[in-house]
Amino acid sequence: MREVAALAGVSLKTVSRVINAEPGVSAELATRVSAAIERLDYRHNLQASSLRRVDGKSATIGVILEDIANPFSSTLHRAIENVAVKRGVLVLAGSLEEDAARERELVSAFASRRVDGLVIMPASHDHSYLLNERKAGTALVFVDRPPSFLDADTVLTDNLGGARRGIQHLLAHGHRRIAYVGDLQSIVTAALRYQGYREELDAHHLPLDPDLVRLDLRGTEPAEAETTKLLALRPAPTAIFAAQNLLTIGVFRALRRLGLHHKVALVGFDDFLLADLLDPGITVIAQDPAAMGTAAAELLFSRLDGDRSPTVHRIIPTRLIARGSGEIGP
Amino acid sequence: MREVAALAGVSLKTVSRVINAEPGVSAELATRVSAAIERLDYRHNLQASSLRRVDGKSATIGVILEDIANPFSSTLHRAIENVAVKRGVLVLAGSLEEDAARERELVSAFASRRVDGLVIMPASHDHSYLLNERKAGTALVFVDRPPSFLDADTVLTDNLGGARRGIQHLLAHGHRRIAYVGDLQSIVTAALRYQGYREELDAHHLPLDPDLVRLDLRGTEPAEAETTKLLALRPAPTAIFAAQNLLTIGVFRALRRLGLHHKVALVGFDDFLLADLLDPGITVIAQDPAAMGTAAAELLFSRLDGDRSPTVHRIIPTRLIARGSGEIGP
DNA sequence: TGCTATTTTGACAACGTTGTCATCCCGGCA
DNA sequence: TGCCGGGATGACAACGTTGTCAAAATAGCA
Repeated sequence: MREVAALAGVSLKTVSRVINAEPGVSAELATRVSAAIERLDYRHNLQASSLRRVDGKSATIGVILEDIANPFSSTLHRAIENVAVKRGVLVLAGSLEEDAARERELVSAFASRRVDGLVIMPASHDHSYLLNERKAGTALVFVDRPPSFLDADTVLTDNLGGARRGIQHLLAHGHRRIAYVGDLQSIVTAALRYQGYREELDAHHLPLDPDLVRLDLRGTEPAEAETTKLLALRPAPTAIFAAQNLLTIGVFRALRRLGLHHKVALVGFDDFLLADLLDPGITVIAQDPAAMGTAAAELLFSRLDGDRSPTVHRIIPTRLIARGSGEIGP
Repeated sequence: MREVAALAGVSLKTVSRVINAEPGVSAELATRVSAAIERLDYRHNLQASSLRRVDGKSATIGVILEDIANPFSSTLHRAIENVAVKRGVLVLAGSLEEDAARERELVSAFASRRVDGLVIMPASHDHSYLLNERKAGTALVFVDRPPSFLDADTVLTDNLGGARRGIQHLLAHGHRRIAYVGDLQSIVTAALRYQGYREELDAHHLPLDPDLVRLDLRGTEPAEAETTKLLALRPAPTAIFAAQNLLTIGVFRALRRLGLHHKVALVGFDDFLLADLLDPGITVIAQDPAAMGTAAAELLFSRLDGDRSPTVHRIIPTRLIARGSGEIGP
């Protein structure tokens, strides 16, 4: 910057004014400075700038996700990026892999870099440690899962309602023995989906058969194995509700292997690519990660713009997409 | 930091020494400082730190990808993150969407934030503008696509060899009329794959039938439409090589709609989730985005560690995964 | 013309940290 | 006892920028 000022024959401050488009610089000097910037290929140092600035904004936000490579997370990430781009804000991202310690590390690493805000899909179960960040002026928005011991803006999927909708769909097609294949109950969203299952059965005065419930499964393989066992029961379930992406795929694999994919109904929670190309197409309760990301980013930026209203809790609705597997009768 | 120093009753410099684990601080003072840091919940300001430091490292790298939500890009992104995490380096990411102007914007935004290095999957066709970044000490690695007018480290898929391998596979199964469905020829990788198709036909002394070649298609729908037209030809192709992910899906959709998915052979370039669950399973030439990301990140960090050897060009091999669709005879 | 009001410009300090160098203290040795 | 060496500690400047405020230039008006 010193070189630019020297070349343009002005003071440092005037260069700073031109860069930040502050008013009160004559047109002549402004063009001279711009030319010098161009000629020297000068790059503004945002770190030094935000160090001195009174608001200390770094024009950078942090995003903490379960796994940036998983489609749900990466779609969410992209939606956040889309909102951020419009404001010239850059996005730092990190993956958690259900590791609560990593969550704190990432928050700390982001805090060191003075991000303006954080979007968090949490893995830990105590977020009181974030109070200090907030006190330091960092905006916080939780997505997909709510915070614990901390009141903060959240954007969640309608897990309970979505699960109920799925079960209701199977009930409407005449099923009475509906198995439930679910993820780790320690994950709040998984617990809510299971609650939806129970509530919907209850609303129809149907008993809950513990034999038909398989919880705490992670990934396709356990789901495939448990499904095989479920289908060996007598009487066997006539329909299966898979409460997560990979579980749905595991269940489908088992059904196909047993030649039951046109006999046993299947509804999955969370859509996945190519679900429509399978035979039968898989009926799902689709979440909307893009809408969640957009909502989270907009919430975050409205806070950064100074919105001090009470915390907001947005629920993004789910959508039932019927593709065949959920419409098989008992 | 001033407060910490005051509370611990030491100078600023001593606090700095403790934070950076510099030698020559007595154990007693070190614990006193650590306690003060803990008590005040002090956060080190990396921006100020890297401003003053002689090497100016920000412990942050930038990654520029086609679209952080697309599985290829996000797997690559994740692999880079995995390497970066081990060094306490954070990753900024941005999406290009084939927009050359956006590429320059992102580079400039990253440069303002003084990233230590950049991994780029480029969209533009002139990278001489990056010379200045490199002069400023930013390490550069290109992935998936090579730079133009700039000599820099690259990590590429073996596009030409992979395509040849796919065509060879179809030839080995007796096919002679093999259609080619390809992406924008302005994308270097797409052009190389098409070259592989021609070379392999040529190696077998087979003529190239222009009617069987459909180029510059983007996404599933154009691929589906062109496939429909291809299959209406007389004589029709007995096999189709789809040179990209989404194109493969489009081709498969068309085959299924026409009831030809067990009659016409299909080999796709680039693997995709659930390709094995379709009927028939889709035979693909799989790229290895995780290996590419890892290689790119390791290359980048070795440069940051001071490796000044000549530029490296790594080619990541592809792998043919036979799943059924490519083994259908003519 | 002489004065004030307004705009343009620049000098300087400050942001939070680290590099440099000087000072202090202690033990060891002649 | 006096001196020296070496480790611990701190004072101060500097990194690249912007906020503050004063000075200079210009415009407006009687």
